[in-house]
Amino acid sequence: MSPRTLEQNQVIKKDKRTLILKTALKVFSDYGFHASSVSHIAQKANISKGLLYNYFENKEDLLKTIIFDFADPILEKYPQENYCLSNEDVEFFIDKSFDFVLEDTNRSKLLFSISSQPGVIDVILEKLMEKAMPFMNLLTAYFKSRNIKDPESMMYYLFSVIDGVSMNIITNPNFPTEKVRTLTKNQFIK
Amino acid sequence: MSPRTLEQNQVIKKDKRTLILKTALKVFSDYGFHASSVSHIAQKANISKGLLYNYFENKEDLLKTIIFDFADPILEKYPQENYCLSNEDVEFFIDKSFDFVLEDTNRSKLLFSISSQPGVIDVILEKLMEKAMPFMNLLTAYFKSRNIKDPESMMYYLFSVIDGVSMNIITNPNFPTEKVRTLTKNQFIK
Amino acid sequence: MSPRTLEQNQVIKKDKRTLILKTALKVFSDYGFHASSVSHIAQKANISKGLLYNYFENKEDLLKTIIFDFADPILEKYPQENYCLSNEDVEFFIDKSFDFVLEDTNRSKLLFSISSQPGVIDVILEKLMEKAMPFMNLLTAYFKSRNIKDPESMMYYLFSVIDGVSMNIITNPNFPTEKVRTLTKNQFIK
Amino acid sequence: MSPRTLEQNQVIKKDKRTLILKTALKVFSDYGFHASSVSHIAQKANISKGLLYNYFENKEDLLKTIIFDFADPILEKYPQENYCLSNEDVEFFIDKSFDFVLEDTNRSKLLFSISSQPGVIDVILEKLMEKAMPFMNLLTAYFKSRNIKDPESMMYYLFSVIDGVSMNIITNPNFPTEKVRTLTKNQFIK
DNA sequence: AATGAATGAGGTTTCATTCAT
DNA sequence: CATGAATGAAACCTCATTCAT
Repeated sequence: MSPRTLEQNQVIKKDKRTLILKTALKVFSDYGFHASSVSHIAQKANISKGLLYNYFENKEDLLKTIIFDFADPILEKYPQENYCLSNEDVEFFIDKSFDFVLEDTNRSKLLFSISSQPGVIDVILEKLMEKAMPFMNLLTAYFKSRNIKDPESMMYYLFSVIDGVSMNIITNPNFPTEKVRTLTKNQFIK
Repeated sequence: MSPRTLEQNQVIKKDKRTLILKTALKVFSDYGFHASSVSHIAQKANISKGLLYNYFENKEDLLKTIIFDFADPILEKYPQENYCLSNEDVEFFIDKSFDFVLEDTNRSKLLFSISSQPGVIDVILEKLMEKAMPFMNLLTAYFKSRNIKDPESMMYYLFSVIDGVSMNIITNPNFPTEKVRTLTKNQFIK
Repeated sequence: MSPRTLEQNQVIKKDKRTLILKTALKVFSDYGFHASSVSHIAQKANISKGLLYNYFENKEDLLKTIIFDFADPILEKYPQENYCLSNEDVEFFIDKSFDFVLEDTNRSKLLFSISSQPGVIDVILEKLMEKAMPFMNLLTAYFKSRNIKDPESMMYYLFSVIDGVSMNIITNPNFPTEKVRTLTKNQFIK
Repeated sequence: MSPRTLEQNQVIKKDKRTLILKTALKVFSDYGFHASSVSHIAQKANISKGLLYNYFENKEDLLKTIIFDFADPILEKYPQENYCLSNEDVEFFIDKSFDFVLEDTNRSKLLFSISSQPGVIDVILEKLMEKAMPFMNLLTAYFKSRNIKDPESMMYYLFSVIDGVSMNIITNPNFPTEKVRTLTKNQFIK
């Protein structure tokens, strides 16, 4: 009956917050942002609607937090330093991209569904772009170093391939992910 | 004083129907299906909500009609006959895919946003899949005839590339579409 | 191609009017007043909605007309003259009441459903009441002449029986109408 | 600062639920099911439309609940056991029927208006019928035991009388209910 | 006399959000 | 920190009614 200590409360807070985020991510990715109701999320998380609003301003705030909180690790996969990429770096990037989708299908789904639903969260995409930009240059340089004729287009092509493959992994349970991973590496590395 | 002739009415009906479909396509692709309200569509089309319901059973019917009415031409791009694809056929397919996105960006956007918004209209995707299936087999056969080691994976890879490229064309106004088109052809043909 | 003569037009008018009334009666009695749409009626009558509004001011007017147009014959079944009813008169009244329901089930249904749906058309019921009143007095006098203890209550009782039987005839297809008709006569006629 | 206790909430919920049911019953019986809007009910109950949907799935659910929640007591009035009805039993049944209408005029009205409004909620009527059926057999047996010539018809006749009387009690404020009650008993008992 | 495209008010229902407790 | 009853704006949809032809 004694009041909780500050630390206890902070622990509770952090746990609840994480619980809500995880639950919301699952629900959003299962039903899409618009079709997911706050009630549904609260119910699945076994908390009250009111509590959810203690942690997040509103439904959109919840979405943004999910994406940014989780987005950081994605962004980390891009090496930002200013040096010439090795074949291993590029292979690592491709692997990371495949693995992210495989390991974090829900977040991937959510990202895809949001990126095609404009208006709502352009900010998010901008930020991702911003982070990706330096790496795009590195990749272009990589292709240039390999004497590819139009290195920038090749870089865009690689990004497209990764996007398309990601989409198909998410969408199609029978997609031959590992074989396509090899094909991708064969095409773009060395 | 006399009622409109049948023809007059048919003309009116066809025009209105087209107007509604075009407007809805625009609105859906701009805001996504769920975020688009019937009121909004009616307003943009300068008609009353009620009239929209004279032409379409409900919002979902409108969406289905947009996709299928307009989808038939897409589906036609897949040659369904049972013969071995030539290089020209494959080139034609790649070109068609690129051109569809370029010429019909709105519908492409809509298709992407729907395919990532689960639950809503799985029927639609199923039907599209069904149509695409025979062509997937033809493509696999094509790669086999060229002695590609794993022709089926290569086919999936090609589809992924087209998906990814389409997405990027839609999303990124600076995407070097034509150069990537060439890259794609170089990679997959002959 | 010559214009219709006045008479031709009047014939058309009368026919159409009757057609509409008959159709509306059927639809109203099948689905209830509120659940019947003007479109539905027009469709069943094979005419346009607009034409219906040439003949009747609005949906309620249509209902009123149906009831009054058709109500007159009902009202006629009550002898209004001021004399002492014979057994035959009462038998005739009972028979008329049964027959009306049997022969004109639709109208009966409509009357019942309306009389339990207040507000709409109290006028109608008032008018029916007004017409029935003198006859109620005659019936009371009849029972009095037969030395029934409480003749007025008996009169009300008879009306209740007729109402209840009518309801059951309408509602229950297995109702033993003819047997109940006999029971009724046995009970109320000397 | 602490949330309401479970009990507090249960009390609130029960009270609100009852309030809504009572209000809806009044409105339905005053205007009929179709003519009663959810808005109207919410307004009369001094709550928001939304709240009503916290308690009931939809308008029809509300109606069903009113009838069944309240209907159970009605159905209980039919002794279901398998024995021969005594005069007292039948008298009890007649009394109960009269009393129900007198004490629960609104629900009676509603039942009548629904039973004459086809299509809407046949389920309800079916269920009521189902419950009444065994008792109908008991009544038939009762009349048979009294050597009535056509006991089944007499049973139907009794039901008709009760229906008709109920209707008149509801409809006509000057109806001599008690006198008719006596007449009914005199006719059917002993 | 006749049509049916068009309107718009109003109905049912959903759901993000608030707030008393 | 936590609850969930309550709100109300806005969504989808229906339908009586009008009106140009």
